[in-house]
Amino acid sequence: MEKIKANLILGDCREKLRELSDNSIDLIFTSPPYADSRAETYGGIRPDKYVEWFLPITRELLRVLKPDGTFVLNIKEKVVNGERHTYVIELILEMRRQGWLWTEEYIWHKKNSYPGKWPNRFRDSWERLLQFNKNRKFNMYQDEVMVPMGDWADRRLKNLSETDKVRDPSKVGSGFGKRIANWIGREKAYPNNVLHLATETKNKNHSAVFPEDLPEWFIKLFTKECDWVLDPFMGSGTTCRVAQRMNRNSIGIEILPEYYQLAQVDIVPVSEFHSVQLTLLENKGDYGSTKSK
Amino acid sequence: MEKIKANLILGDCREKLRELSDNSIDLIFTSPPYADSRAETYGGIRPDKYVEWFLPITRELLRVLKPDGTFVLNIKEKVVNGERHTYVIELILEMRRQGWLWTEEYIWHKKNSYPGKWPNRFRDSWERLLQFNKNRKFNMYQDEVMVPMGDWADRRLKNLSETDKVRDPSKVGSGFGKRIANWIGREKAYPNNVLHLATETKNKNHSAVFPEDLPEWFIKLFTKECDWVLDPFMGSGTTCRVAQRMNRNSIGIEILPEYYQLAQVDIVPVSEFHSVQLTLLENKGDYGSTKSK
DNA sequence: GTTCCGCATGAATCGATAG
DNA sequence: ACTATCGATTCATGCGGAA
Repeated sequence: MEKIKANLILGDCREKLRELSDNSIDLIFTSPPYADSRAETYGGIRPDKYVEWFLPITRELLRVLKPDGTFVLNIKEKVVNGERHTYVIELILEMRRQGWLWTEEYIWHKKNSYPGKWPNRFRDSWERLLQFNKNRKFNMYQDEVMVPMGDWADRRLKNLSETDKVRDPSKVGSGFGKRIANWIGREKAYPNNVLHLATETKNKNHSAVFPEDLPEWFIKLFTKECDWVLDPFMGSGTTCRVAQRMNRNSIGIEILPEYYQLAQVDIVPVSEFHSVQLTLLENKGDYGSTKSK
Repeated sequence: MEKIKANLILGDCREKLRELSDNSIDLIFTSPPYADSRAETYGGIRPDKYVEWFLPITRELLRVLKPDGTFVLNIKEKVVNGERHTYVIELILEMRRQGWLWTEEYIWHKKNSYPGKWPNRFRDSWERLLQFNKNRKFNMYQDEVMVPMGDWADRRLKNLSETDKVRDPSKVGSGFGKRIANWIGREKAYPNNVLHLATETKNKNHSAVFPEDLPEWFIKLFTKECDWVLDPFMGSGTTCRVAQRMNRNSIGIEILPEYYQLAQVDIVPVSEFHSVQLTLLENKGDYGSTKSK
């Protein structure tokens, strides 16, 4: 029986990251404060200063990540003065100069995006999940996020919200059936780089900015049990909580005491390694699903 | 009865665009040759030279677009040496320097791209649809692309009866048409910036790079009938064919004679304007029938 | 114990108003 | 002129109480 650690740190990640060892983290999954949100914290980052603010942090992250580890960054640019601001794409360019490889960009499609109507745009219902690596070879456990083939059709259908079905009858039509027919005989299917997840609106205990399924998917994909997961902007601890549930060691850094305490509520510093047969059953093929149970 | 024109031009858009008038186009919708694809054409653009190659063209596009028009660019970066190449995001930055506003980025989720993988990545199942404008004010006909609302089946009747009493009487005065508009508003919601479309083209004859639904959606959204649509990389003519079907004038430029001739097959230079009065009648019918369900 | 349904709420954005 | 604050707008989701 092994021990799984969760190291929750209160403080500014610009300082606390320095205390972490070189090449010690397998996966960094984080959602930094977007420009102009969380205004009190970190001095309320202005869009024009965002890249400058973030680069020292990514430099530290580059240092602590293992050579075969992965950094997944959840981010989206704000609208400023009627335009999408360019701080995200500038950040990508600057991070590459730091030595990061921009391996891939996943899309998180937020099925329940914020409502509203404006004369010049629709509701923003997607965010970027930028994958960065230190090397071209990195650990990727693709089979862990495969969907069991027997389930594939059912899952894909079940994952469609009622709205999707109403809006696009072809999704439940014969075309879909034909596609499924192509996969009869195969056991599993690989996912793609678009994740369909709803934002969590109603989790009273800890209101997170992303649903647990999001870190879960990337933790499955880029780590194995007992690996180390880091979230330098922990918030209420979603990433670390999921990591612990999945038997991964984790480090979370949070600057705000309120959030830090929230995270402490249900994340224990040292816990037993659960046999995971149970989790496997529960989570099998859960990519892209809503959390409805 | 008006005439709708489709002006198909054989040649290099770098030259042919010069022949178009300033401020004459309402919508530019195009999918340029991606880096390294269609290698013969345009000298086979290398990823590293892509921005440099494209910028003179976007400069001309900026010239020919009306002040309240829109440019929608369908593009996706290739994987080069294990990384997503940066030519697309560099292009955005450079186009802004030319004077373009980067208003929005839509995602085209290619919903039927079947599962697959490479050692380091999954199947790429989305592309960017970058929206650029000349001004912060531009034409946008949002009502034209509304979609059925989620669980409207449950809420509809209740909402209808309540609303009739609550709604302030002054607005009801405008009569039947107004009431229809309100009713429609209850059934339909505005879409968001993620488009779920299949890759397959309905028309087997043309192997287009995008389905007809894609230009159709943006033509509905950004133009009205008799407006002018331009595709400087016409290919087999999907954009122009859809424009013609929707009673929009169009200009298509294509450098390869084979594609040019394909486009000519079913796009006629001058065609009649089809009347669409039918739509109004259909809506009236809906008002009665939906109520009874 | 199910199913149904009311209702609060969320990484939003614009335009007007105020300092 | 430029920045900060605020109200209005809008809809998918899931919790929790009711039937």
